[in-house]
Amino acid sequence: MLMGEYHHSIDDKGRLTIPSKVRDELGINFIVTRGLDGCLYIYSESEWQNVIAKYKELPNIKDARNFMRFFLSGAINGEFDKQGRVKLSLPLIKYAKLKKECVIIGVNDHLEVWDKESWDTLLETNVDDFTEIADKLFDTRLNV
Amino acid sequence: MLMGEYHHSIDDKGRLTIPSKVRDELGINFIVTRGLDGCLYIYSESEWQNVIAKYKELPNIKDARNFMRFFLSGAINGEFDKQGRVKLSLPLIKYAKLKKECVIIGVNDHLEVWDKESWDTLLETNVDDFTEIADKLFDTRLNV
DNA sequence: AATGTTAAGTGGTAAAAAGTGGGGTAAAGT
DNA sequence: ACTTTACCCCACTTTTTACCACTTAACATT
Repeated sequence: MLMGEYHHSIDDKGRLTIPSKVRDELGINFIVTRGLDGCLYIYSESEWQNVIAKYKELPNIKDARNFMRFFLSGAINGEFDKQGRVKLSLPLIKYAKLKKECVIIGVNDHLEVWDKESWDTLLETNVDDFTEIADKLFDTRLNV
Repeated sequence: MLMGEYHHSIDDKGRLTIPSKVRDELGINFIVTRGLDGCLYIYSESEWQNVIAKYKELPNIKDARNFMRFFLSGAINGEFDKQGRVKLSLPLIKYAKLKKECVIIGVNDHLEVWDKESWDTLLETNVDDFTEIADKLFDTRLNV
């Protein structure tokens, strides 16, 4: 179960250190891809299979085609170097607007990589609303 | 599983380098043809068989006939030269509006070749909508 | 609490591979 | 026979990747 918040920096070559505490859960090979809301997703191979299975069920309409393009074109096969780093591709760095300071968070079945600024902004702008959001999500009376 | 985004240039002779990482998945002989939304599709021979099988199930109506014409008239048998490049035909280059900078993306069972400008436009015009699209595609509560 | 030890994170350098362009030769068509 | 097109090979350039070394942080033991 992936969780926690870690702060690491990405260097000029696009290398990002994955926190040592979560490396084992990812395995030797893992997948990095564009995520929703401006972050990157990192999946272990087995979790990735689940995601792909969902994608394959999508109908062949333009929205779905573009969605697949968006997700799969960004996907790379990640590997650790001897220091526990991944090399991120330029499109991924650009998409997530990664500068130097990154925040890596564990979210149940995947990791997310955020630019520090984006992450701070997200927290600030949402923290007050979480109570309300939770109400909406869990109140079954709204799902009529 | 084909994925990733690669940037390569097409030269005056119509030669396009296929990324070394995906060459093995294509095999020695592969098929290049017109794709949907203004790009080119590249299939390995085995995946091509699947595509053809699907086409054969289409009813014999005018739309389907034109669709077949569109796809099959552009199809060429691709081969690698020693440097890992394919020679694209003029009709294909023209259809995809390929200038110099190309983007090659892996989308599950096939590759797509985009002119860089077209690809950038596609990403820019859609990136903000993917969250919404994802909600639509996956959230069953909205599909009532 | 302080010091020594180990692990984790960061940055740089060198060797290898991949990509690009140009030139020469053969083949085909006019 | 000459022009044009395609094809193959070679060499240069750029990018990638693996390796090494230093710095910082964490931990444990005394």
